[in-house]
Amino acid sequence: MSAIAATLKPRKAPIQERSATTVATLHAAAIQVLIKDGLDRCTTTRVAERAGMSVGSLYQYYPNRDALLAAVLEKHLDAVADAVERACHDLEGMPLASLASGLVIGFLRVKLGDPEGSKALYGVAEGRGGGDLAAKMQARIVAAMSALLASAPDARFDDPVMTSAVAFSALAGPVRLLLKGEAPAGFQDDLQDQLIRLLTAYLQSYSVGRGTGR
Amino acid sequence: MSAIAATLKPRKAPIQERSATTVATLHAAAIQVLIKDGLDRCTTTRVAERAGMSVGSLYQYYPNRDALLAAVLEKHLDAVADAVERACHDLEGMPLASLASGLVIGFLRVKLGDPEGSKALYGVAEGRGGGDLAAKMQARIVAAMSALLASAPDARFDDPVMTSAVAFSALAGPVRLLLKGEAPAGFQDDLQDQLIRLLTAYLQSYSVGRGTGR
DNA sequence: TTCCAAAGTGAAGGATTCTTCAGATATGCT
DNA sequence: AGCATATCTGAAGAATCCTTCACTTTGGAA
Repeated sequence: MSAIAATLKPRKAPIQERSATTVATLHAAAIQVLIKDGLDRCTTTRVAERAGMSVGSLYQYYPNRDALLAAVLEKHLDAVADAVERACHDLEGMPLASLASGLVIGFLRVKLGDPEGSKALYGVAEGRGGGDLAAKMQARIVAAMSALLASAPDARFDDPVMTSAVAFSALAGPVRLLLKGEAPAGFQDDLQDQLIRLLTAYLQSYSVGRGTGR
Repeated sequence: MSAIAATLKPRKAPIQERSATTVATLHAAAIQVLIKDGLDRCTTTRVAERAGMSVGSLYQYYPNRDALLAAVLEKHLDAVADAVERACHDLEGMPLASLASGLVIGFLRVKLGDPEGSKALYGVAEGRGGGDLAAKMQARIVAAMSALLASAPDARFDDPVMTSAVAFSALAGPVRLLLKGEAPAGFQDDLQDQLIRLLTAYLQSYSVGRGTGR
């Protein structure tokens, strides 16, 4: 837990129901402002205004702007990690090709479900503790994928953690490209097929009966 | 050219030699501040101070802070694009396996040459026109790689642009992971081998004599 | 050596943003 | 109804930061 972690944690937990609503509204507003005005202009006042409340309410739950943004980011990253973990669970024991397509489909669904929100959060993940949260998500996903790979009946991975980390980040790259709008025309149309092909090919290089690949 | 592009361009070009030095010093200082203090605290005054000059000098060449950061980022992205283009040129006509390792090695060399600088610039690439610059670099690289793939003797790519975009961003993902320090222990040691394996497998899925793979 | 343009200086105005806190309201229990 | 507590409000102080510009210094051509 880094030194700044303490100052990034929520200030107090909602007790009554209306405060839970307030926090939820705050999160939604933060994302909306992030999308419409960008990270720089995602100010504490603007978020409160968008949420239809006063700044004071915001500071009742978060000690500062970054804590709010961190909370929003964490929620998103947790959703992603949950989705991948679930996919890993469902794919247990299946052959490589199935793992690849299942993972890609699951990942794309959760990431492309709210494209604008996903895009807006990339910026948040850059600074102020976003790295720690991203690392945490990474760790969860790598752990789940490692276990999955180890259970594959038709392959043997000498370093499942390494393979998982490379595999997942290799999927994340193109998705980021798409979300950020830096991709060529028609990128989205074939993305899923291409990622499945990519992951399948990578994983199958570890197929039994194909040598260690080295 | 977006609306803000004009305000992000340098203000005036260096004429005398000492001004060229000033600009170079400014760039170096910006990167140092970026590394040591982070994007938020990479302020116009701090950069000038680090560069050993007054703020006024900075504003002589850049209309605002973002223009300076954009210039620094652009230089880095151009270097990356140059490196990949050069690699593509040198690999012309070679078999798939050679292309894969050549591209990976070239990309890693330029990106990992100055790890701290590369890392610091990720944040800059997020906001203020960084996307446009990244897109430009992407376009250059995809163009070069597409031509290279089309020239491969042992494969037939039905959509070289798509394949190149996926391939490059798939390499960029793990590299970002490493640079951001969110990777598992020992990640760096095997990264090159793993990326070569990844890219080779992906490209070879288009090998002649292996079907179109759809 | 003389002189003009290039380059550099840095204090200060203008504009935001963050965050606090004393007071006003709302809620739910007795 | 009455009370204790949970929430909410929003003006204002404190802290930065951005950017300008009138002035000084340096470079080099005539």
